[in-house]
Amino acid sequence: MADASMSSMEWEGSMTQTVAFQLSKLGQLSTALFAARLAPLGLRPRHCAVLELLRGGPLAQLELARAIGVTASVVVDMLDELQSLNAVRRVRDTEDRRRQLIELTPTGRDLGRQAFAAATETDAELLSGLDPAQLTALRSVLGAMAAERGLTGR
Amino acid sequence: MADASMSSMEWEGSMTQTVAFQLSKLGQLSTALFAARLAPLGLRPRHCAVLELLRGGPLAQLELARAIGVTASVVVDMLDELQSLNAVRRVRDTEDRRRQLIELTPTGRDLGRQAFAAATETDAELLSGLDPAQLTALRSVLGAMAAERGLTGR
DNA sequence: CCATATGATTCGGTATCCGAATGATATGAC
DNA sequence: GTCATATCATTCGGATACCGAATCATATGG
Repeated sequence: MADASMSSMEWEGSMTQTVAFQLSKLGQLSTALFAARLAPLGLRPRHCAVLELLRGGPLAQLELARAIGVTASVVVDMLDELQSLNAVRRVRDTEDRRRQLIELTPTGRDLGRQAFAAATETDAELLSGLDPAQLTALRSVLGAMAAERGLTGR
Repeated sequence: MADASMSSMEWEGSMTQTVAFQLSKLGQLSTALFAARLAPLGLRPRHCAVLELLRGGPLAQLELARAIGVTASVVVDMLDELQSLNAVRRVRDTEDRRRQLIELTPTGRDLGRQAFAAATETDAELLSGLDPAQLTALRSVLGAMAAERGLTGR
């Protein structure tokens, strides 16, 4: 019942054992591993949320920004990059000529599929040391935390 | 037994549901929340691993770099910052005058304690929506993943 | 028709990391 | 001892990812 780890002394707690710290570090690791697998496609992790969101149909840039949780200027950069890969097109909204409707090209749709494969491979790499029970628990908890905060993007 | 989520069609999977993706995003969130709580102390997340490692006694800069998992030049930057806070001292190693032994000052020790408090608060914020079972599972899995890769630092 | 709001863009700034080049010191071959 | 080589810290330039303020075009409502 008693946890044996803190035996007797009032010892300063370990920061590296906090969830905040480990989540930061593992997030950084995940990003790096994912980026490495995306690199051959010319993609970077931040592009993936865009590719995924656009599967459902065209969106304006501000809609993308809000969905992903970044500012409008970041979206401009990402779309410039995706456009240079021919993954997306900007189309003026005829009903409101200020808006650009962003639509996925067939190339973009294909890149999305390959990116998903890369994500799956990264998962395998990241989770190789876990037993099935841990894996289930992790997925469930991360899903809960992400959903709770509406983290679609990045 | 059969997973109901992929019913009939060959539908492109969801990248935002992969562990790699969610871990990236949640790691980013953790870092931001932790940074916000550290800001009043003049610290940033990356300083914390240094403060913690030095609790055990002085270390050379390359030893810090290896323990934390960053390059030597990053350590130089972090130590410049910590030094300007009077949190650490650089002391030439008399046995090898190329080395700088980094030692924690009383101020640094105190900042470490306050940083730990900030990390604990961040955990509370981050984990508020989880039930005890999920919390236990998360800690166990993150601990396993972090330990497996020797992630001390940030 | 004009004031104001909104969408996209540009520009400059911040934070974090890396790798290559540099200078000081140590070490080992001879 | 001396010289080549290795190692430690540092500096410098570059990459990535983000933000916020300013700008321009277009809409909208009085």
